[in-house]
Amino acid sequence: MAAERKGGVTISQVAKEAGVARSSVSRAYTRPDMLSPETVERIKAAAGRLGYVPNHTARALSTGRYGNLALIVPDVANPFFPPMIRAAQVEADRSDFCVFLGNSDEDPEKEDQLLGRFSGQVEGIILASPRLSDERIAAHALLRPLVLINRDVKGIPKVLIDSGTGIAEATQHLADFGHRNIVYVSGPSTSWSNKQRRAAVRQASKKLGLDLSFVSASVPSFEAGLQAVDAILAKGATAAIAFDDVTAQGILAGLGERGVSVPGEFSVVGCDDALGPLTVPSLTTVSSRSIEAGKLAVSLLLEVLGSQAVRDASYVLETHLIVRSTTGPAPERGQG
Amino acid sequence: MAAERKGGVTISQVAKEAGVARSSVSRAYTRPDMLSPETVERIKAAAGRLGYVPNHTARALSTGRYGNLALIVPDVANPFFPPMIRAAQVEADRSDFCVFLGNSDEDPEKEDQLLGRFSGQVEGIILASPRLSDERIAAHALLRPLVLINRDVKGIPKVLIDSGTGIAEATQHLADFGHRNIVYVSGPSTSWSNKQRRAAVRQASKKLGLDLSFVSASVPSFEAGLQAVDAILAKGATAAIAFDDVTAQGILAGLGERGVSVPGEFSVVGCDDALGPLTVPSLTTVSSRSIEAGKLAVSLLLEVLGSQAVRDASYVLETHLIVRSTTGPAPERGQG
DNA sequence: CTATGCTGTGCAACCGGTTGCATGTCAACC
DNA sequence: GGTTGACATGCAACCGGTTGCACAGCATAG
Repeated sequence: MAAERKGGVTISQVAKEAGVARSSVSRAYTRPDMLSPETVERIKAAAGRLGYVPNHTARALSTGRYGNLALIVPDVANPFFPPMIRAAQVEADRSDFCVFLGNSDEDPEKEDQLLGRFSGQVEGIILASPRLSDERIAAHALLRPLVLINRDVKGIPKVLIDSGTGIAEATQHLADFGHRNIVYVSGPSTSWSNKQRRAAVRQASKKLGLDLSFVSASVPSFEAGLQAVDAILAKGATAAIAFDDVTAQGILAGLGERGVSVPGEFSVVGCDDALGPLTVPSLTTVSSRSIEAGKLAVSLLLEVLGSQAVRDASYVLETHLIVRSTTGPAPERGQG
Repeated sequence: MAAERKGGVTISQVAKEAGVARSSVSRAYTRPDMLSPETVERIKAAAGRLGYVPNHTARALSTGRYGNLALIVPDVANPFFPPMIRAAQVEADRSDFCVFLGNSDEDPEKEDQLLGRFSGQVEGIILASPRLSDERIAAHALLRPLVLINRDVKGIPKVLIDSGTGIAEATQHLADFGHRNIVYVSGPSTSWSNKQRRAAVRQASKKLGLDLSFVSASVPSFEAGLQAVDAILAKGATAAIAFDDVTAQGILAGLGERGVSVPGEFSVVGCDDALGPLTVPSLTTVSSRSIEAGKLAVSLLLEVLGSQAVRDASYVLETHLIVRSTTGPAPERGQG
């Protein structure tokens, strides 16, 4: 039991112990079919005696196969991401990959930094809802296999959650309830999802003849939603569709503070189904499919790594409205 | 702009471009003081021109300093952890460390596996709320610097969130409201936090002369809380303290289904303040300080790495009751 | 004018594996 | 019985950096 050596046992030590060359020790692990069974046996025995464990890092250096991948998200604590992270994690695990997690704090520069720091030790990177410019993303994609989630850059494999379908359903839902004047509370201007949702609500409103205004909550957070309430009410709307559930919760809290009842006097729709039915009243929202997105992104990345051919693959996940308890008939009041 | 090279730019290419030796390029980054300012300048310029980024893995191999650490949690998607993960992430970032994230799925064996997989490429590991046995933890701690969060194993540095103080306050709070019969809905049996909370509620109940019973929700989840409701009501209690906020939300939902009003007929206290004031009615809970714990664990780990001396350091973070809207006076009814 | 001491840079070994190629051995084949 | 080829193993270069040591150039001291 010589495992007490500080720095770990190396193949050289095992080679000496077993009376073979270093290369044979290496092969005993990577290509045992190349060696005679007895030699393999002898080497493994020696390795066991010394407590040898192959060095992941050294192996990575010479093979270029790191067995690692990185996942970069804007905000780990935003409830939209944890289920996605978890799914990615689990999927990577199934192929013996380790996952680096990066948190960009919604900051493009930090995202760029993280990309650089990771790129030396991973085989591929998944960028979720990046805030970075298309050019920078394309530049990084040249260096390493890259898969995007919720961002559409030409030539780069991606998984898109199409919240447009769900948002359209939500708009229809509000129209059915008799709402004529609604507000979209938008998220980060650099967010692909935000652009998509904004476009979807605009298009649906136009088609349905609704009166639509915009209020901006540049960072999606509870506070931002809270602070948007005055602006929302000033528009004279009777319903709001929020960029995401966290913002929606902030709006609900703000409405509560001002004594506006939901859904009696005002209806609210979130997006991403990040909180599930946890809240009371439970939030009407658009499904997110973030779990599938995380899982899919990893398997897509691994596929790209397997076949050199970097196919420009796109997966699109459609979403739907989940009706819960924060939407109801428009209040009776004169409306022009 | 020669960055189109596939495999990344190496120190040799930069050396040639700048007309110096490889070692000088290396030193330009690691010990610029050893070189003349002009040489450093020239090298950095060449590096910039080529788009050179130092290879983390190669560096790690020759220095033994990996610049990575691993954080293993039982469930990324449990809202208690994301803020902690984020804080750890940010703190590690400040020292140029990359973070591996592991998700054990509440499974001790998976935890063991992850520990093994990471250990070859990180300098240290943080284990949050581990489900692993003391022996295995101690064994891993011999191989790599290890810091624990919410687990107390002798001789290993740790950060403990003492929810006992907050739980005691919660019990007192319920007693003040006239509750005489309460339930503690417990979490995973292998969880240190659960043991601690259980002990705290028991001790406080005894001191206050309350009637206490236990209901078990072995995995902390919304569903587990939901399913615990019948058992809770069967005990004839008028208030429950749940292992965590997610479980508490499940209990609230279950009570709602059964037409039991909160806090009118029943009071509920959560633990961890994982949801903040987001919910309606907002949950009375115990503060968690998970952000500080994450940050502290990383700085503690880095400190251990810095000084070889593996001090048996313990940080204890006290918690307090946060009174919101799910607790109120005990309902008027005969009680013995 | 030589001895002494810096300073700035290059050489080459090393970290711990992997892998293409060469070599040696032995059995099968013509 | 000599040639052929398959098989098992070793040699040495390589992955991309780091670092101890040698050495050249120059200024200062004696």
